[in-house]
Formats: sequence, C-alpha cells, structure tokens
Amino acid sequence: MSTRLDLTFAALGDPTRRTILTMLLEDDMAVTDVAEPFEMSLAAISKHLTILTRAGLISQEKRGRVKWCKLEPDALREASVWMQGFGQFEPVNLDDFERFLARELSD
Amino acid sequence: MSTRLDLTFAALGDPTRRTILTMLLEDDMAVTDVAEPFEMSLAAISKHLTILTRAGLISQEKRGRVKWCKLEPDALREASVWMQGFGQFEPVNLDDFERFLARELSD
DNA sequence: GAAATCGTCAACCGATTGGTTGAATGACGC
DNA sequence: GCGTCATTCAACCAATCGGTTGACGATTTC
Repeated sequence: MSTRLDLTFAALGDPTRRTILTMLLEDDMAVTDVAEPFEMSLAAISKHLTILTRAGLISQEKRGRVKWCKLEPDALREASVWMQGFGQFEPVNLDDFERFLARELSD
Repeated sequence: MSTRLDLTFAALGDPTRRTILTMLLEDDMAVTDVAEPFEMSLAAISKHLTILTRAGLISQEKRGRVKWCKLEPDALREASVWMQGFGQFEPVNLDDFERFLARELSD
C-alpha cells in the first residue's frame, strides 16, 4: 500500500511532471494545452496527469469535451511540512525559488 | 539525464528511505544499525542507502570496517525551496510536523 | 592465521515506469 | 448524422525498482 506522501514525492521525482506543475501555477489548463510544449505523445502526458491526480497534486474536471487541470496545493503542503522537519529551514527565500525555477525551465 | 532534484524527490518517494532519514535525524548510524529495525535484508538496505547517497540526502564515510551514514540537509533544502514556490506556505508548524512524523512511524 | 563481522557485488525475480502506437469513446459544429 | 476535436484505453516495449540469495573483499578479534 502506498501512502499519499509516497505518491506525492514519487510524482515530484519526474521533471516532466514538475514542469507541468509550474505551468499550472499560472492558470488552469486543458490536457491538450498542457501537452503542447512537450515533445511527447498526448497519451504520455495523459498518464503523467493521472499520476499527478492520484498523488493529489492536481485535480481534473471535465467540462464538455475538455478536461481542465488545476493545481491542488494541499498535497504539496503535506510534503513540505514533512520536509521542513529536517534542518529547520529558514523561511522561504523567493529569490532562491526563482533561481531554481529558472534552472528547471531552462532544461 | 537525471538532475539532483529528480533524484532527491524520487528517493523521498519510498517510505523505507524516509524512515531511514528520520532515524538519521537522531544521530549518525552504521549501515548494520540502520538495517536492524527493518524486516528486509542488509543488501536491500544497502541499496536504499546508495540511492539516498546519490540523491545527496545522506553521505557515507567508511572508518575501519564500519560505514557511517550521516544526514545531509542540503539536498532536502533544495527540494524544500522548490516546493515552497507553490502556494506560499505558511511558516513551519512544528506541531504539524510531529503529527506527520508520528503517523509515518506508526505505519 | 583462523574465525567472525561489516558491507557490497552479481545474478536473478516480478512489478512498475515512461514511453510508443492505434483504436475507441464522447462531445461539438455544421 | 458526419466529420472533427479532446481524451483515454489497450497492448506493447525496454528500462528501472525493490526485493531476494549467495559469494566475495575488507577489517577486526582472538
């Protein structure tokens, strides 16, 4: 049996999925639009979205024939709480975050 | 190619490895002592420790015939910084952390 | 030096992962 | 109703994962 924390961290372990999450930070997106920038089949992206959904990191709602993907920060918050017990990390440094984000997106 | 962030999150996706990290919060430990509470072979634990090492989450130093494992919070800090960009999480709540830790350890 | 201890290596196993392709389902637009 | 668009399903593939067992190389102890 996998706990939600297992699924959350495992889901974050793939760069494609992390990039999807950063895209969803901007706004909710349809599956086809999520897939557009990737050099990979729509079916592959659909699988990634299923994994993110099972991990609780996003939710998907079907309206008409398009399925909208929405970031769900709760699972991330759980994981973040778990992590912060190690080492009493200083409060969020937004500059650090933007550096990491930039490095991620440039890959 | 896998980035360190990939390796870090993937490493955290396994409950055995997260438990090992919580054990190492207390103190540095020898491989055999890390393995003792688990119902699994020493070789399996050795593999988990290799994964944690490659992810940068721990370091291993051999002194004599004993190999000591030490928590390395830097990789966790990187991952934490990445995560905290999502949702501007409130400052660490230690009570939350202890609840999660208790739930984890009771599995 | 022989025996025990610490840890890894190598080979194997079944299950899962991350991807592909092609067919199938469902909803729209005309 | 027919074609098209949005998405998933099903089958397949190679690679990786998480575990096992048994042999092995160091190191310590007697």
